[in-house]
Amino acid sequence: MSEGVVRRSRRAGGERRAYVLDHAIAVVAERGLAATRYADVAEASGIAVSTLQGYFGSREDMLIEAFERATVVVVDAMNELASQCDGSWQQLVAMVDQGLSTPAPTWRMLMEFWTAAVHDAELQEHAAALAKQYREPYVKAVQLGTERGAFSPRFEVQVIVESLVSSIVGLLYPVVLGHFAPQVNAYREIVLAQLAFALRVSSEHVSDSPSGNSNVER
Amino acid sequence: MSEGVVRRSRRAGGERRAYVLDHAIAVVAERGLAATRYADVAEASGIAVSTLQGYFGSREDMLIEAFERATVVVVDAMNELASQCDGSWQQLVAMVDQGLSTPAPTWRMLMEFWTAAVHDAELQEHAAALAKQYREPYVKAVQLGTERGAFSPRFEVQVIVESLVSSIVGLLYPVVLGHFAPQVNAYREIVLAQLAFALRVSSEHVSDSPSGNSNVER
Amino acid sequence: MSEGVVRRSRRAGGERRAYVLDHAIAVVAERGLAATRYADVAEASGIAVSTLQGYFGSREDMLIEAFERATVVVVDAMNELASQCDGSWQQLVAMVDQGLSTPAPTWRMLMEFWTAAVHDAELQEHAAALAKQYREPYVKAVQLGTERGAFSPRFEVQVIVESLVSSIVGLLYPVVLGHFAPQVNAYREIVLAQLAFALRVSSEHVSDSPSGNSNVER
Amino acid sequence: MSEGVVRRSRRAGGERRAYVLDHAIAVVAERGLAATRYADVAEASGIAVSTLQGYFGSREDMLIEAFERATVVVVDAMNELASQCDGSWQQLVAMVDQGLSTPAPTWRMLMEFWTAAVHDAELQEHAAALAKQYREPYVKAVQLGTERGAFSPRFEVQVIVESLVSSIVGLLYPVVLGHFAPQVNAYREIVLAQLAFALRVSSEHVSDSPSGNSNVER
DNA sequence: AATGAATGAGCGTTCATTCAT
DNA sequence: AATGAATGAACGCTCATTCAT
Repeated sequence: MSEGVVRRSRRAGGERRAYVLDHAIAVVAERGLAATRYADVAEASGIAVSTLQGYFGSREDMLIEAFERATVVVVDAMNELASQCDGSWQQLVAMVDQGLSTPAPTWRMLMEFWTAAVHDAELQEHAAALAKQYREPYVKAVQLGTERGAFSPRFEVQVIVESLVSSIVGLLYPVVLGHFAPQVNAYREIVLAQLAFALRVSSEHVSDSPSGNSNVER
Repeated sequence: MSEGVVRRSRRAGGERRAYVLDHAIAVVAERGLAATRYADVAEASGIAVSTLQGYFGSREDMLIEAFERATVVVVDAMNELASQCDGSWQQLVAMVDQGLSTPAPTWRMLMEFWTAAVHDAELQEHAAALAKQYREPYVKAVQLGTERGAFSPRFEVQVIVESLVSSIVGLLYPVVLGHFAPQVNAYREIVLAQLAFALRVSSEHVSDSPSGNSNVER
Repeated sequence: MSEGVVRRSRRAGGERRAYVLDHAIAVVAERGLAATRYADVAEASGIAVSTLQGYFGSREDMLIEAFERATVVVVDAMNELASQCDGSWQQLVAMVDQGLSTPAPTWRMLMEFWTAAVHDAELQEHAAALAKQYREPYVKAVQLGTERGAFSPRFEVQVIVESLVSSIVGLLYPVVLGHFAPQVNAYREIVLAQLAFALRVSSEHVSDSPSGNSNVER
Repeated sequence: MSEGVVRRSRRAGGERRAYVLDHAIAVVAERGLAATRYADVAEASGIAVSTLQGYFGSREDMLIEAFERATVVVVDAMNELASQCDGSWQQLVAMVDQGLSTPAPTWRMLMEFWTAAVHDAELQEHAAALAKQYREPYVKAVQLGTERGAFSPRFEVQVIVESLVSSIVGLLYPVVLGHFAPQVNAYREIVLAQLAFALRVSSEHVSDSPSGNSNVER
């Protein structure tokens, strides 16, 4: 009753809202963010354009919400691993493995939004928030492991984590553009070696990773 | 998919053509590829919209040509380093340094085109060609160094180079989105350590890099 | 052109109907007729859009009914004065005073509907009916006064009344547009002088109006 | 060269511009201002919608310019009469005659814009400017006549002029709504009588108007 | 060769209306 | 009876492109 004229409830739609967003995510991954029109999402979801308008208020808001939904998955998965945080080398390895196995559609979605964020202040804030959330579990794991004596970092924690994340995200373009995709296993070894070097992992804490001790054996 | 029937001479414009392209590159870096209109390039270059169309035929062709011009610069710089190829660790360090010091506008340009390439077959070909050209000097340097006994690679050359390039390109989003930009020096150490590990650099060949021998001294 | 097939009961809503109409009138005066949407009336009245449609059937019918309600007020007030009709100069003065003191919101309402009526046959009928009803008390007063010997009209009654009403309505735009609003008193004198001239008011019937005799004294 | 992107030359179109505006004026008089779409003016003038956009920048600007063009005619005609200003009663009579013979399409145009102006600040400014320009010749004529001894005004000049203009504009709705249109001659007499009263016209200056001296003879 | 003028295709958005509850 | 949800029609506007000079 007496809602402002232009103001639509940001939560209209209920279940259909989530349904629509999943389709929006797929469309963005397929066509690119800039090329994603209401008509595309409407066609993909079978819901009228004006209904989408009613749900989200504007195209941009719809896309931002699709972005949020898409990234929540990534962050949640990371937090799940972090919840069992014990600061061990194995945990970090698991986190890296998860990052390296990010599916191509997720990479495409992230790529679209990061690229758009460069020219859009609101998206940039979202991107910054995502970056922080994504890195937090890494930071915690490194800090805990350091306190427990498993790691003797050569650099600031932030730098180590950033370099690790960059190495993971560095896979984005090879993956989405179809270059060199299959050799992820070898890439994994190198990334872990880089991490082990930066953390100066104590040898007694390294067990499962062939590359993990490879930098010690030398 | 190019080469439309009515395609104008691809060389119309002469000197002004290059002049326009440089402005087009700047506009794309500033506004994003999708948001770059004829009117923007016309305003930036001071040349009428219909003249631009006379030069390039269509907006898409103009942007593709701008992309070509922009990437040529990157590849040329890399080839210059490669021309004095001696397969030494120092050379690789110089190449990495050059990659890590890629200016933000260049990153933005590359980001725009890689992102667009995901949804455009023609751009994808260009991207693949660029990837190959960019990696070639690295491959040569590693191969030559290996032949000369400076390196004893733990992995296939291609994997090593790819991981190196990924680590460099992984800086793209932190740089263009303004996260964590300043600590490039520490990042450099880590990247070089990773490379030294992968190449198993002989200690007698390492001289100028503090990080270069840091992975040996252990 | 009204009375569509599916027309809902024109009396749905009961008391709330009148309540809504008053809000509709206010909204039209505020925003203009063309800019008045269901959503505006819904917001102003606190009643859902679809309920309004249940009451009135369509936006146009709602606005027409609001117009009817708004004009009834004007006509009723005029009839009240006319009910004590004694054909005296004083009565005409009172009617003129009432016309000149029409509040701005009423002028705005009338203006909106008259303007709309120019392009809408149904509204035009309403406007014609209103015009007739509004002028009737004037006509009666003039006729009665003439019969009783108070006036010796120089022109047809209809012409005199029309000129009088035009002089009153001529204030509409100065009032609603905010030009020259305050000097209504002087304007009143001039209008009354014009009327006295047209009616050739007998001097013995003129008493209370300073302007009434001012045209005699000369 | 290098015009701002959204900025179009407000003077594009040349002759066609005036041609379009005349059609726009006709459409507004026919359909009403709020109901006048680009498509209507395009159809009436035979010029594409996007061309109109190019000329005027926006629908609102097109309508405002049409308004200006329509009112210039009225003001110019008034100024022409005023240019031979001699402060005589005959001149004022001529000005009133011109006002009373305003053609219905002009009244419709004015009505549309005045009504719209009530809810639009920019139009309101235009309306205020028009009001001032339109009244100026009347003011000058009255002042000159007063100085020359032809008039001995009973009220402030501004009040007299306003009441005169109001009486003229009071004809608007009867004319555009088709009420009582034909009896303009009788109406003219009454208006002139009102004016003669307000100005206390010296009898020796009155010649052509039967109503002019009729208010003296009583 | 270079440009201004004209235009059509396409998109986001508004809003009255229909439908189901 | 009252309402929220869904939707199609319509409009203003942007922009790449075509045409004539």
